[in-house]
Amino acid sequence: MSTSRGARQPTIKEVARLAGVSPMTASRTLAGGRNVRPDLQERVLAAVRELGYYRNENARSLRPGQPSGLIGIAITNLANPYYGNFALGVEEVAAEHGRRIILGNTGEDDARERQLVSDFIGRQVDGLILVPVSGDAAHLKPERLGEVPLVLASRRVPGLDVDTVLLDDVGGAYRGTVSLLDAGHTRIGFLGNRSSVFTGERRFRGYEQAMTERGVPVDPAIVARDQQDVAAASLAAKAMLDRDEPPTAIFSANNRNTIGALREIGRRIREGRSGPRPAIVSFDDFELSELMPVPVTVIDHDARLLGREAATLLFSRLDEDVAVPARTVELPVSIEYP
Amino acid sequence: MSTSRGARQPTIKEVARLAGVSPMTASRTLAGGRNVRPDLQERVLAAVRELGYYRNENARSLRPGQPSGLIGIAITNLANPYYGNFALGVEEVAAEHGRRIILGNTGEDDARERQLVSDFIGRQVDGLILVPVSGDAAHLKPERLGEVPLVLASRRVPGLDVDTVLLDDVGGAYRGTVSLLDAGHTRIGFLGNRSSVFTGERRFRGYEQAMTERGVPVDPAIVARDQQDVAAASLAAKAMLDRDEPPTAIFSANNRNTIGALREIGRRIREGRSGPRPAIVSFDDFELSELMPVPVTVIDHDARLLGREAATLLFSRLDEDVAVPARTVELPVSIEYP
DNA sequence: CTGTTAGCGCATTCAT
DNA sequence: ATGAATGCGCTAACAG
Repeated sequence: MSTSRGARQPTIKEVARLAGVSPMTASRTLAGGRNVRPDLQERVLAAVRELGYYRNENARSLRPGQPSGLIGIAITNLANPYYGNFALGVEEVAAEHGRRIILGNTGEDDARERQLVSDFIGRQVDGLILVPVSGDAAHLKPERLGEVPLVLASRRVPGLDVDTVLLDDVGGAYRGTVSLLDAGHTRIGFLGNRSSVFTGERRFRGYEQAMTERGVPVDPAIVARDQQDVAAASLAAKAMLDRDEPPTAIFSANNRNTIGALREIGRRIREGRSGPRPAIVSFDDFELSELMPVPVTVIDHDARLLGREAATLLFSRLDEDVAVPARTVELPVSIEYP
Repeated sequence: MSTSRGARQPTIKEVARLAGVSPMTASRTLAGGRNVRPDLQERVLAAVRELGYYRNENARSLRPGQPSGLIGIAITNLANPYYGNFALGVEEVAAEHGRRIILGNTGEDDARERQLVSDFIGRQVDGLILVPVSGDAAHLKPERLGEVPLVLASRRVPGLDVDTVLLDDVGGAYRGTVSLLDAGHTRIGFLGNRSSVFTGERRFRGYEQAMTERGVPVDPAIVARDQQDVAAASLAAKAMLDRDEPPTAIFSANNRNTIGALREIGRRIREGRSGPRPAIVSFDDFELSELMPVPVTVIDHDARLLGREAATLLFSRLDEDVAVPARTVELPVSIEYP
């Protein structure tokens, strides 16, 4: 019986010894076998199999200039399928480039983001992809990051001039709101993130712009901008719909708010309440939107693509020219009518 | 102007030099400051801030016995919100234990799983959490993994006796199917994964058991067991519903199949087709199931909890007793009627 | 309380 | 084509 935790990982020395060669020959073999006699390679590879050897990537990356092969990615909420897909997009492109991702969840917490970034750098990540919590930028400044390139996704950080992938938040929100106005709605509620969140601000701006342009006043009584999760969004929708002059349509600035609003609307329908059944425009797609009991217009965009784009930006800086100035890619959104 | 990529990361030596102490004093300070004069600590910390120093975690973990602080996690499909939540659960518990997760997506591909596991081990992960692709177990055998503890989630691998977190697949599927039978259905279709997928097999078994017990024959014509994604599930549902004797209810063995089936059903309703509107029982919850145009019974379970449980199992082996035999935790599911 | 020495696993450099 | 020496950044173990 072996020990409970199995044996220590074998090292390249042990492989070499078993193969009867020097560690260098083993190392060279593992590096591709340039300048190593085929028969020795055979013996090394046999020893590798025999011992179950894995090259220690950490030791490998210790030597300066050697990349760690890790991309650090910090997102704000993994429970949101949107960010799951985002991470998947990054992971796909990273895998294509032979990199692994190391993932952390900030939960919209500034301190946690700082901690994650430190840790990532301490692990010698080759690059960093961040959906920033916003707040201040001190810990993301290039001088703090050393050589590690950073790409921001979804949101920009004030005062930070780095590669960024954004959505056309303003345009999408504008067009979505216009579609409601075109349908004759004038009492249009707003559900979204607090304005300190970059997308929350931008999407509200698009909404506001459309309303103002058409001469429809924005009524603060049916604007709720502080919901981060489904439960809070439900409550906000409820409050709005319980008013004397409830909205006939609701613009929801993100997935979580949309689900919350629909949950509340569904509850009212099931309870047989007569009240209004507001039309919805949702920034962010969600599954089965076509089956909802009220018409849902979706401002659709592909989280996975956003992730792929962010990763592409990162690898272009990593593998190609490094001196180009910071770029911003703004991905289009598409409006899907019910 | 500095170079385009910023400066190399400072090392502990440079910190020590700037603080006018030896590297060991700097190291000790960073390790908590035991046995270091407060004024020297001050100077070290000042130097750290000044230089923007981050401890190189890879170098640190090079020394034997030092944990890397990384937990490797490989899941089959990050795009499935279920696994996003699973990863989140693992991430939460890992963070509580001061660990980071390093995440890979296998896409149900055996080779990719092997590759990921090798890479994780090469990065000296402290532990491994896997939703296995099944197939063979050679690369997961303890002797291949060395000291690295492994926890399986959702699925078991034949011939591999390790800590495992499962759902009550059979019981849940059984109870869900019974609820349909109790409602008077006798023609109940099945949508699920191919039987080589562990959960696919188990959930089918629960379905079959309930049917058999009630003397209702399982008709292969309305059993489709090969869909991995929403599009395939839609097609399978379509084929089933287009038959001469379509099912009056459908048991769907997972989230992806449920969405696909509902998408097809919704399409038929919107097209004003008269055909049957089958009731659904869905293994796996999904958002807004209460708003569907057909009654949906959900066999609910918490992916995040599954992740937390897997991580808890792992850390108990990592931080506590190591010699206990392999454990299996089977989490209960709850049935939520429409 | 502080510093010196040594070595973790690997690969670059320089011999042979 | 092969091997020996060396050092990456860090911290136990030992000395002072």
